[in-house]
Amino acid sequence: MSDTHVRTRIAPSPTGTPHIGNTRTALFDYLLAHKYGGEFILRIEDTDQDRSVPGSIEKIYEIHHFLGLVPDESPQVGGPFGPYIQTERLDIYQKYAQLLLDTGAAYHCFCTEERLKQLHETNKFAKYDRFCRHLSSEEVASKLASGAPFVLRAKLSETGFTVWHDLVQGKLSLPNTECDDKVLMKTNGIPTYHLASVVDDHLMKISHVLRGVEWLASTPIHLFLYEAFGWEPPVLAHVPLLLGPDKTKLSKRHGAKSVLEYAADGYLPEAINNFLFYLGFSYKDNSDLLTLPEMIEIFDETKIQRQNAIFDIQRLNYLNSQWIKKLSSADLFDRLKSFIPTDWSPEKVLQIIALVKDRAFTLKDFAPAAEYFFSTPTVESSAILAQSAHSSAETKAWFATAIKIIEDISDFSSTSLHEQLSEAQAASGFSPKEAFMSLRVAISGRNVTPPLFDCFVILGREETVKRLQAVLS
RNA sequence: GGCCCCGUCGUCUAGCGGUUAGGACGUCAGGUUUUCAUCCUGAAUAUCGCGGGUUCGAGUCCCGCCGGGGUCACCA
Repeated sequence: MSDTHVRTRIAPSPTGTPHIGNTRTALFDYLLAHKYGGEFILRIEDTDQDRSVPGSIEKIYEIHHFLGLVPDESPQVGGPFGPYIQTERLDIYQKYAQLLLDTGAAYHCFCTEERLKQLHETNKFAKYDRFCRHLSSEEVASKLASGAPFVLRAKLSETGFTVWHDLVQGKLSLPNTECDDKVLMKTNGIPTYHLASVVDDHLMKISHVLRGVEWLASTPIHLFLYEAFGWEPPVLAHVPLLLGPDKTKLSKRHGAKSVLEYAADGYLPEAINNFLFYLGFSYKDNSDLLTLPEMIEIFDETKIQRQNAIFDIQRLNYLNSQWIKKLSSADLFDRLKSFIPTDWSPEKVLQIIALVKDRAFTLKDFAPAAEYFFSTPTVESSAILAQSAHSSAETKAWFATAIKIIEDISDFSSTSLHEQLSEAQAASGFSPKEAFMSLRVAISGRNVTPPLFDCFVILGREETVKRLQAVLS
């Protein structure tokens, strides 16, 4: 295995925006390829035109771009084994389907939809009864000549076991009797997943097929095809699923979001990658902040957990808050652009970022925490008075003292303000909490803000005084 | 239902026959702080799903059971 050139692929179908569970598989595929210096390929499996949702492909590109899981080959950037969209490869599948027919690995099936439906009416778990498998060549020829619609089915072995070594699941063995003679080529001449993916994986020289465990049960069909073609099958790795908080498979119905939605909710790509990495994988205490290159270094495909992992938003929140703290204010400013009003001055925003980043969990937390710097809050005098047991007159006197200091102070800095206002507060008869909370409410209209004097500085001397004067006038 | 996979704190996990079963997130308490958050310290939370074996000794090996998940389309 060490001497094979590693090529992995993520092969989404454009039936909507992939949810975050699918993206975790993509991350693992990306890491596996890069760990061995190979290529990571993105292939679009759009063989089911009925379920195709316009715009899905663009969303898939967006996800990869956002997370930095950039494919080395894809419909977008091309590559030596294209096209990378299956509906553009239809003639290729035709050719290989014919090969299967020629070697007797596949057969024509003329069963109607109604007959198949009937089969399932008696038993909803019924397999295809292989009715057409035993048609004589004359019967097939005459049906074909009559123009009857048909599909191509795999002529699977009716005995024995399919055995293989799975990189994450270990040694696996499935009885062949459990497998169906699956449809390979549909009536409309378009292949199903089974045929298309096997042909493409081989033609695109995919060395490792790392995909979700939901594919485990159909692996015997894929292995059957490799053998029928006389091809060396790729290394297989089936990774566990992501479960919702209710321990059932993550799905749209359970509110499973796509990475794009998390991005819109203010989560950083670094945090999402990190979070996904730790779900089903272990490194130290699973809380180190890791970059993609670091993850590539650490990743070990043989150490992926076999259990399904439950999606826990609190861990994502933690990782996100840590990444936000780690980022420079300038970097954060760039990422904040779509989360704050465009008319806010960059200089001021930068100053505010430095104060707010330690208390933010997502990028969405910035705007609400900063808006009172840009618009004058409406503050009732009763709200000020509620901060202390002092009378209106006493509070006014304290404000007058504070305003005077702010107006006169030569060094309008947080430390100087702190020094002088604390001194005045001590002589005022107000407790620190009473004194400063009332000022806080006066300038911001709220009782939770970053450190008060830092807020004064950002507001500026003039605006601070203006707001303090306004409330008790 | 058949087949297959999985089963350590609420969550992600460490553990690879002998440990007081460890860490992180979360939770709670205390400290820091004029507020909130950050940060620091501490605490609680797992009879290792259950029951049998094997062994001097089992979370670690074997069997059964139970529980959870996946799959059984002309969907991927």
